Formats: sequence, C-alpha cells, structure tokens
Amino acid sequence: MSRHERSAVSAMKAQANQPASPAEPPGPSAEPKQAPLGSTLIHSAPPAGLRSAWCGLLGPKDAGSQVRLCGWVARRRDHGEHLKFVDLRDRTGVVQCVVDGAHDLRAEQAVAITGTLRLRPEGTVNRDLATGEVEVAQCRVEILGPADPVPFSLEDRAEVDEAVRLRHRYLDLRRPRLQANLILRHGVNSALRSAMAAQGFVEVETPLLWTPTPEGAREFAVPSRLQPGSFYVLPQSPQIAKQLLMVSGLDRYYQIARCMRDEDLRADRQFEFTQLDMEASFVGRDDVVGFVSHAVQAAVQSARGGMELGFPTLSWDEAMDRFGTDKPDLRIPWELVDLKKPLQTTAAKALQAPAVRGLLVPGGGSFPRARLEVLSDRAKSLGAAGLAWFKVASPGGAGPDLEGPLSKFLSDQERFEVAKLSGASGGDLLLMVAATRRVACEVLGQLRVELARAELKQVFTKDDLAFCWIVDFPLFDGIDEAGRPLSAHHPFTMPNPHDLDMLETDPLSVRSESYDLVCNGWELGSGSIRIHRADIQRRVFDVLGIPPKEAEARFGFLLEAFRYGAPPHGGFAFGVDRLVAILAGEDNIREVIAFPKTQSGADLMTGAPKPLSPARLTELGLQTRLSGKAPPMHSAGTAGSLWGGNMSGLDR
RNA sequence: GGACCUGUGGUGCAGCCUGGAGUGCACGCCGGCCUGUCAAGCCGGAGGUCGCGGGUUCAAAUCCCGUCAGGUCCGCCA
Repeated sequence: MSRHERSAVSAMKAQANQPASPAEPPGPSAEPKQAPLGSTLIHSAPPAGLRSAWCGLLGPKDAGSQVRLCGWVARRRDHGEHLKFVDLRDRTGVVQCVVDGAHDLRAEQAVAITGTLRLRPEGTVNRDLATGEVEVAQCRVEILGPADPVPFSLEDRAEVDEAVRLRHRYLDLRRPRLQANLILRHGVNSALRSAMAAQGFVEVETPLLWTPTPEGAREFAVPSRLQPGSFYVLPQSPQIAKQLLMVSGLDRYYQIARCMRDEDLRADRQFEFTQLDMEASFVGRDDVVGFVSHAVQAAVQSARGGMELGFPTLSWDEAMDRFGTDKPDLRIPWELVDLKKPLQTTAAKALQAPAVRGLLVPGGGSFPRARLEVLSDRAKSLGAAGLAWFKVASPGGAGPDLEGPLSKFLSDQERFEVAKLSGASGGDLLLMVAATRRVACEVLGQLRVELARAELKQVFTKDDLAFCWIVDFPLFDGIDEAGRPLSAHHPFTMPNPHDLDMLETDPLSVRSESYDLVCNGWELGSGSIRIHRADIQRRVFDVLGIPPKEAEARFGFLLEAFRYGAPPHGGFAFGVDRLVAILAGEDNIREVIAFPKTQSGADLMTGAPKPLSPARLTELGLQTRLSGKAPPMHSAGTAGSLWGGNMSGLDR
C-alpha cells in the first residue's frame, strides 16, 4: 500500500473514530445534532435538496427505507442488460447500487439514484467497504451532469503525474484522498478557532494590502492605480499589525492568516500559506507556549481523537548537541555524542578540531565500503572536511573496539574511551565529524535523519507525533559582510533579560526570548516575546547597524505607537499547511491545499501568472522591460486553451 | 542563480546504456457477449508530432548540444 493510500485511509478512519459525536442513525431520518468540532459535523450534516441520505453513511439499520442519493459514478460492473452494479460516491463514501435495464452510465457522471436500501444477499457482503453490508435495489437513475471520459483515473490508488493532476485540479479534488485532506484541514481550522476563542483570543482581520518593509522575505508587490508608481505589498505575515493591536489593548489576538512570500517554492513551501497567528499582552514565554500547545492539542484531537500530546522543551543548545538541528525529529532514538574529551590530545590529525562529535548507528557495522564512501561524500557536501567511521568489534567477548581507517592513529585508551562514551557494542557503526561545534553537529544531525529514514522505517510509518518546543535561541545568527550580527528571528525579538549586559560586548552569545514549535522534524512555527521598551529596541537596532533615521523610515509608525503605552507582549505563528500535512500523513503541503502552484509558481489550471494588456499596464503606470523575450503564452490547461491567446479583450 | 531526477496513445510504465520500421505491457476508451460483481470477466477494435529545436549518422524514442515543463534539493525563506 502506498503512503498516499495509507494516509487517506487513516484520515478517514480518524473521522470514523471521532468519539465526540455518537453515531446517530445516519440514514434518511438523520437530524441535526449539537455541533461537534471539525470533520464530524461535515459527515453528520442532514441531507437536503435532491438527496435524502449520504452514500457513505448507509448501513444495515437503514435497510428497508427508500433512499434518494446524489453523487458521482465511481465504478460500474456491467453484467449485461439484466444486472449492473454502480458504485455511487459522494464526499462521505461509496455505496453499491444494483441497476437493471439499459442505462448510459459513465464514470464520473453526476447522477441521482432513487431506490430501496436492502441488506445484500447471503455471500455477497463486502467487508472491505464501509457500506458493504447493504446495497440500493430497484434503482431509478437520473443523469444530472453528463461526463466526458475523465483524463485520469480518480481512484486513490492511481498514481498520476502531478502536472496532470494540477491541470485538472477540480477532478483531482474529487478523489477521496484529497477530499479527506481538505475535510481534515477544515476540522483543524475549526478546532483551532474554538481553542483560541476558549482561551480569550479575539479573531481580527488585518490588511492584505500592506506597506513595504524592506527586510526579511521578499514581498509580492501590488501596484497602486490611484497613485501610479507607488506600491502596496502583500504581507509576509501580520507581524507588525498584530503588535499594533497589542498597543490598541485587544490583549489577545489571533487570526488564521494567509501569508505571502515571494521566495522559491519547496515541498513544504508555497507562495501563499496559512498561519495560525497570535499575540498576547502582559504575558511571558511560558504563557504563549501554553496557549499554542493547547490549540495544537485541540487540532490533533479533532483529527485523531482524544490522544494526549507531550510538549517537551529543549534549549537550542541542547537540541544542537543531542540532535544536530534546531528542528529535531524526536521519533528517531539516536543521539549525537560529544567525543572531544577522550580525544583532547589525540595524535590523529583528522580528529584535531575545536569539536568532535559522534553518531552511533546500531547495526551499521555491516554497511559495505561503498555505502560508507557515499556517506563520506554526503558529509563533505554538507560542509565537513571528512567523515571518520569506525566499525565496532568485540573480539573474543572482550570490550568493544574500533576498526576503521583512522583506528591505527588512536591509542588503545582513546579507542576504549570513545567506544565507551558512545555506548558502542559489537556490530555498530560509529561516525565522527571533527570541525567547529556547529558544523560537526549539523552534519551528523543531517546524517542522523537520512540514515534513520533508510534504517528505521518503522519509526516513520507509525502515526506517531513527536512535538517539542525549542527555546533559548541565539538572538543573532552569524554576521554579515560588514561584521554586523544578523537577527535570527526579527529585530523586535526581546533579548533574554539575563544576557542584556552582553548585547554590545558579546552579541553572538546573547540568547533571545524566542521559541519554535517542532513536530517530527518539521519546523511548525516560531514566536517570541517582543521588545516593547524604546531603550532596548534602540540598543538592538544599534547592534544590527540600523541608524535611528533608517529605523524611523522603516518602522516609524510602530516605534511611534510604542511611545503611547506599549504593553509587554509576545506571540507566535505556526503553519497550518504543515500541521495538516503531518496529520494527513502527507510529505508535501500541496496535498492539503486546494489549488496549489508548481515549483515555478505557475497555476497549471488557470495559466497564472499571465501578462497584462498594455491598457491595464498603462492604467497602473507600469511598463514591462523584457529582454526581447515575448511573455510566455504556453498552454496552461483548460482555461489557458480557452483564454490564453485572447487575453487583451478579456482581462478587464 | 546552481545540482540532480523525470518527460513514449487519455493514464501509468517498458524500450534508451549497446542507434536499425512505434505489431511493446497494463489501465481507460469504442463495439460485442455476459443475472451477484465489487480493481468484475471474456472476445474484438481504435488511439502515438516518442516534450520542443538543432546536431551527429545511410539511419535517432535511443547518442550529442540547446530549450521548455514537472519534481527533489542547495542558495533563498528577518
């Protein structure tokens, strides 16, 4: 079973298991119930309009009733004029209908079928189908929406090229797997809203047409028609707006906010993405962590039922030392070890470095030489000078010993101490990187994840969620060409009060009041306590090399607002797309977004982006300057073929 | 900006390394048969600028160069 099938099934199961809503008779007599959270409501909504029941909810208790179902022809099994089976599908599932007589039934037609629900005859029950004990008999079929042959199979198991799927996204979204993902997402959104409201947060919408702030992610520009030559930008996040709401005294704000960043796309990054964005006043780090943990817990519950989550907290230092990354996947049981101590005075030149870290791969002693070469190349491409490896032997039942290209340069004592410290036993593989602490940890941290994916498949196939909080990040992350520290988060992040004296003297050692939420190796979100005092903000701008004039030009309205009684405040934002993808078992957020874009930023269905007509450009005070190349007019799906060549008359 | 992978009837793939006529495989589609299937089955049929352009060659899906599109990653994402 492919990963995708599994995820669709597990998502469906999660809904079926939803304990919050006791299963009412879901048939024709179903009544509106008290509103439960999330997806349950979707599947218990009373039928209306042309239908008297939902396909996927029918069961033996409805046998004998007359039903009228609406949906799409999922499959036909044609035994001739006297017997055909039609699987009718709506968003709740599939039910078998028995049809006789001549009908022009085609896959994916929209139809209404009226008939009598009955228990299936002895021996024909299908245990693999939720509705497999019943079928609709004496069917009358009405074709509501005839269908051409569809361009690809809508069966979940069919693997279809993503470009084809995106070109016909409306059909792709008819597949149960993607419907389950969108319904799951709806449930997560509902749960988040309820949880935030229950914690006293007010949902406030902030502008999409915002002002340029030349820092951070590249912003999408929107030309102004009324003021030609000037531009709005689409917000990369509502960061400044929500801080202003704190000055306003809203006290607790949240929003399920669309954010736009004009940066290159990845499996976990789209131009537009959705964040649960929040901010609260008169709170500290632990308060914000508590609010967010509660909301995430509610979201996971809506998807998975009542599982209790743990939210362990790790300092950034600890995460780097133990896992070699600031977004550790805690499902993987391996940890890095610090091997500097036993190798303090080693004669092995390759291991003489400020830091030596090790990663023990249990059972890795059987890796063939070629694989170790690949690992070594990988380590080099990640920035290490080399990768030292040792196979762990335990000759004649004696203590473990290390065997590898470098072992002859190590003393008996060193080999013994290293083996002991790393917890090695016979048959294991010990990888070592000697470099700066940062490089040694990060290289092994990356190898840890890649090796675990290959060696510990069971760790990644469970529906296991390992959340954690990473705290005490450095305030600054590296330095720029001019030797100035760079903000690790954003320039409004509060330094740790204990480290304030070092701000000017040793900025790179200053910790910040910021925190990340991590799940299964994905960074879900980040937040911080903000600077609300002008003097501290001034000092941070000084360290960053932002002169008062420039700060005034860029954030003047915010700094001015802070002069009128700014409360201490802090907040957080996390990616809803990523959370839903994890909960759905998808490793790509496009699978939980209704209409995503390709890696080159194209919408294959509509053909966007497209050139504007000269008239439109003139109106906006714009002129395009393309080096001789005509704007691309390549075929872009159904809409493109209709409109692509005939834009100028239609785009206004 | 860079690296790698992919592109062959509507869909998914084989063929490519080692050049020799697109009778290649499965699904779907069209026609026929079929009263208990559930990825129904059986028989027959149609359907292809091998992404595009150029080069090498007697000959290119196959080799070379370029280009476009999709994906994964690096850079980028305060």
